[in-house]
Amino acid sequence: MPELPEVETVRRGLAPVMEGRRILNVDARRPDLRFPFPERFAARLKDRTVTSLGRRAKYLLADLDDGEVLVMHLGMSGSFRILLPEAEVAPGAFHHPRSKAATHDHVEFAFEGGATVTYNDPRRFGFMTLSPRATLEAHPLFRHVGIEPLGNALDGALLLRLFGAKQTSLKAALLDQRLIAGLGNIYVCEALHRAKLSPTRAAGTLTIRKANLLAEAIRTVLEEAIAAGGSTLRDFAHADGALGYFQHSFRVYDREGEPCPTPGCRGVVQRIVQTGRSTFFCAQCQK
DNA sequence: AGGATACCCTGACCGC
DNA sequence: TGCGGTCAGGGTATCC
Repeated sequence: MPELPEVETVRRGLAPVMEGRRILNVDARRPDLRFPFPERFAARLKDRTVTSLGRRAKYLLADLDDGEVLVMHLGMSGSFRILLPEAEVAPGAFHHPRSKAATHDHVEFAFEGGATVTYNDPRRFGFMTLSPRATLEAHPLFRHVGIEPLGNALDGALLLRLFGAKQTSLKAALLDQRLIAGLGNIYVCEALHRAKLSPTRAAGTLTIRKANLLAEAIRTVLEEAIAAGGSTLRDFAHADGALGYFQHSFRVYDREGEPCPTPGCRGVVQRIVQTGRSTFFCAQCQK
């Protein structure tokens, strides 16, 4: 489900409920998600105040007032939903669509003031852990994480440097979180189409001109997706239950057989498999 | 180095 | 209605 724009959308939804609020109780309803919860998980969170809710790559980072960080990854199917205290006074009046899957509600955070934040994850590829903020960058999860694509650092020159003389495909290089962090299968396909670059082209063959176009395409597709509240495939919803709508703006992703949307292009979107994942592109205009 | 594959897990969808 | 196969937004390990 979540690539960078979806995680950022979730962060923006959760921040008003979590920031500055004390955690009254944490209920982890199973011993693990993808990995076991850390030692004394609930006890270490209880009575802590979330000082800020941030994001690094596809990770949510809740900084706590004791110097620890609650690190959360949504995997493929993780989501949060918020229950505000007002909703509780009218039981039955409002049923969040996702509440049907209550069997996959794995963690519940109760906050001072009455708000509840529930983590739901059918496939359990997500995970949560705790790490001291001071050593977060050295944590195995973050040690090799690459640059933020929306930071000021990303431009054509940096792409050329990251890609070097790599013979691996542009698709694989852009999915490599050690180089650029936060892109996933959808937005890589979309950025390559916008930059008119073939996903099969060797990453090390970019000219500075094409690299600049690609950097710009990455930036704009992510910014547009965030502005649209992310993409809703299957069941992605914001923490407040709203749906993202960027999926309507996909130019190639999941559009096999449709005409290429590039003005004047007579090509057809095709699907191939690269490193085990579907790639959608137009061989006519992406070179 | 990097590609292909398997795996973690559940659910949706499709053809029969 | 049921059943089996396939696929899914992520990430890691292992083998060639």
